[in-house]
Amino acid sequence: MTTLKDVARLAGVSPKTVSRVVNRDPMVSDETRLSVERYVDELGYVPNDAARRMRTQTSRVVGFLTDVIATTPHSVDIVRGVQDELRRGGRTMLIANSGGAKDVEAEYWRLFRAQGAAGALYATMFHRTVDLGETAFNAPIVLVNCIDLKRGLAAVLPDDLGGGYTQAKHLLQLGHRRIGLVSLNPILAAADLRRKGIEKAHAEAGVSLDEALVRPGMTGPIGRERLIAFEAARELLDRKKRPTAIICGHDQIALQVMSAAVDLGLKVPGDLSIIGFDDQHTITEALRPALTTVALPYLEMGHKATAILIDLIAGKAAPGQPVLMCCPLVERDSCRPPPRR
Amino acid sequence: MTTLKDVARLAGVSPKTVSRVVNRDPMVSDETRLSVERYVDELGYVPNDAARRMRTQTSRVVGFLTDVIATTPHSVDIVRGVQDELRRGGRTMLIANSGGAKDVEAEYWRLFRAQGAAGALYATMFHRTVDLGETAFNAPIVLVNCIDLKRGLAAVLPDDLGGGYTQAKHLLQLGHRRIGLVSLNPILAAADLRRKGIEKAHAEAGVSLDEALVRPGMTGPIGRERLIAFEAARELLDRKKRPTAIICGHDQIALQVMSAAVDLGLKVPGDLSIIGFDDQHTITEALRPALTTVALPYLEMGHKATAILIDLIAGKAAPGQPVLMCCPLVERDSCRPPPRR
DNA sequence: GCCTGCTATGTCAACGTTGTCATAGAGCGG
DNA sequence: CCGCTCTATGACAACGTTGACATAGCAGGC
Repeated sequence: MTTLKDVARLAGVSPKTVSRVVNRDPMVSDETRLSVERYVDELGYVPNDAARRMRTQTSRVVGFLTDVIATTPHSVDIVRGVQDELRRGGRTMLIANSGGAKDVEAEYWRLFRAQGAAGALYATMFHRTVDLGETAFNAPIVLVNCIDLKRGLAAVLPDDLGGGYTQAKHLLQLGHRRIGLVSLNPILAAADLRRKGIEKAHAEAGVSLDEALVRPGMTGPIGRERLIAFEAARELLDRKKRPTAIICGHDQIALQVMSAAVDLGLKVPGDLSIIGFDDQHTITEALRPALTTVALPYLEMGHKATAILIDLIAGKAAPGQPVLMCCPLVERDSCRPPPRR
Repeated sequence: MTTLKDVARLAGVSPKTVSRVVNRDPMVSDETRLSVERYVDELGYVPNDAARRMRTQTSRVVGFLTDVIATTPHSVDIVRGVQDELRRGGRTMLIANSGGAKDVEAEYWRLFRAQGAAGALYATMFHRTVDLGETAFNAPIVLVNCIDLKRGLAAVLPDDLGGGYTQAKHLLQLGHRRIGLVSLNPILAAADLRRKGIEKAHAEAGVSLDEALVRPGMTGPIGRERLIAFEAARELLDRKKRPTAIICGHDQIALQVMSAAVDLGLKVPGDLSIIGFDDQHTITEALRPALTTVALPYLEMGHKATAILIDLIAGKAAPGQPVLMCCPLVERDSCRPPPRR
């Protein structure tokens, strides 16, 4: 491996001077700088970060721990957002995924610490509360998509209440008055929040949400949930007074609802409007009609969380209130005013 | 930060002895070991990996560089596979994603080197050929989902030819004789290979693939491709002698083909069988009827590639021929024997 | 010509760990 | 009881880098 010394020997200067050049210390004459830079290139010298870290007691690496990356694939956008932001500061990310197991998590916290990570992000694949407990990790932590009630850690969350509000408001503005809801798994924190948002929009429009038109679209414990949106939608659409629009807990549920509608000979959006949640492009853009939905701002959440983490590391801020990120409406082709009778 | 010295002082032994305990050197008396272990726990001592790395000139970190994680979200399974395998060896992964830009890539190769990565994986999100050129990286590299024609690097690839064969064979065995194909973007290496597999299966069954029933389901340069499978499927299904089954380039295409079929009043699988590729669960399991497909073995590819990388790092093997991973049939509900006339 | 202040460079030690070698004591055969 | 082997432990240096401090040379003001 090429070291500072090798470069120094060739350039006929001390290692410290090479160090100065590499670290852009202005206190170097142009002549020396140019000579050193030439040899750095020639030898392909790359500073040894382990040595740097030992000497300076700082690190440009950040840990990223998740529970289950795989379950909602488009949540990789969180990862992308984090990366974008880290790259600006010349940082990198150690990534680990625990599968949700506490002991694996503990192992990774140790590992992050051993690697001297300057901070860490902890992301869950569903919006939920977590209890990190006491971790072996000693640097700042920012939560993404989850919230810790005990330790008061910094957190970045989607504004699910606002998202539900947006879904309902869009349909109400189009003129729908009998709106069904095939919701998320009730055990998810998001399910409740969105419901509140949907009710708020109804209240504002002076319409009441009919409890008979509400069904869960999935059930079961996390990791082993089952989609039952197809059956739920059938029930809603088989009613005498069927809804003219259905709000869905996410895009997969919307997919099933659309299948159920088509199966019953209904046209979307002619006979039935459907609005999803998440904006999973593989579904929303491929589906015909393309799915109107509300986007989970995962990319932005990744950005934001990382920006906060960097501030915490720099000591420029203290953990504050959880940050809510807006979930914007994405209009495509699956919603339209209700059919006239 | 707690160091070896702190533990040593408390336990009344030399730092070296603590090091022996931590590294499970058998040459320590039980008495000493127990005492030291107690203090390790008490102080929450975690060895400093940077120091270790400097002293031993080895590293337990591996780099993972990708082009665009986000485009095909379920390819995160590669990441999961890599992680599973790394964890057994107590290793971690530095992850980076270049967006396909050569200069960003070069930057990350440097960074991996600075971090002393013992090896690296380079994964692309579509099966294709790449030209890494000369990288600043000096340790073993294994390619995942791509192949380098110049440097002869180790590579792990999906067996696309076999996958195409499997798709066609399944339909042929069900009795279909007029099979349509709405294929992948023709610029992808996989498109060609699968086509060959499909033709092979036809030849074996003594059936000829009707060129008039073949359409691309997407076009455009990578990153800005457009899905045109809906229109392609319409054309095929509008023909006098329409196909009784359609092979799709991937599950999103299958989704559009299914929409097109339903739009024309055809029942799936009663009137038309559809088979996908990839096994993107968000689509295949949510769709009604659930989609029969051929799976891209991303998880297994991640495992395999990492196993190879670890062998290369250990010097136990040299880069050999690219490894092809089998793409298995996943039977669900979208295929059935053709309707009798 | 001496002191001051500035720039450019060098010397040295230390970060935390572990490989190498030294050493102290125990056990044992002759 | 001497010399040998074996076990358990310690002393020391080194890995590559950089912070603290030293120094050499030069310009400028008195």
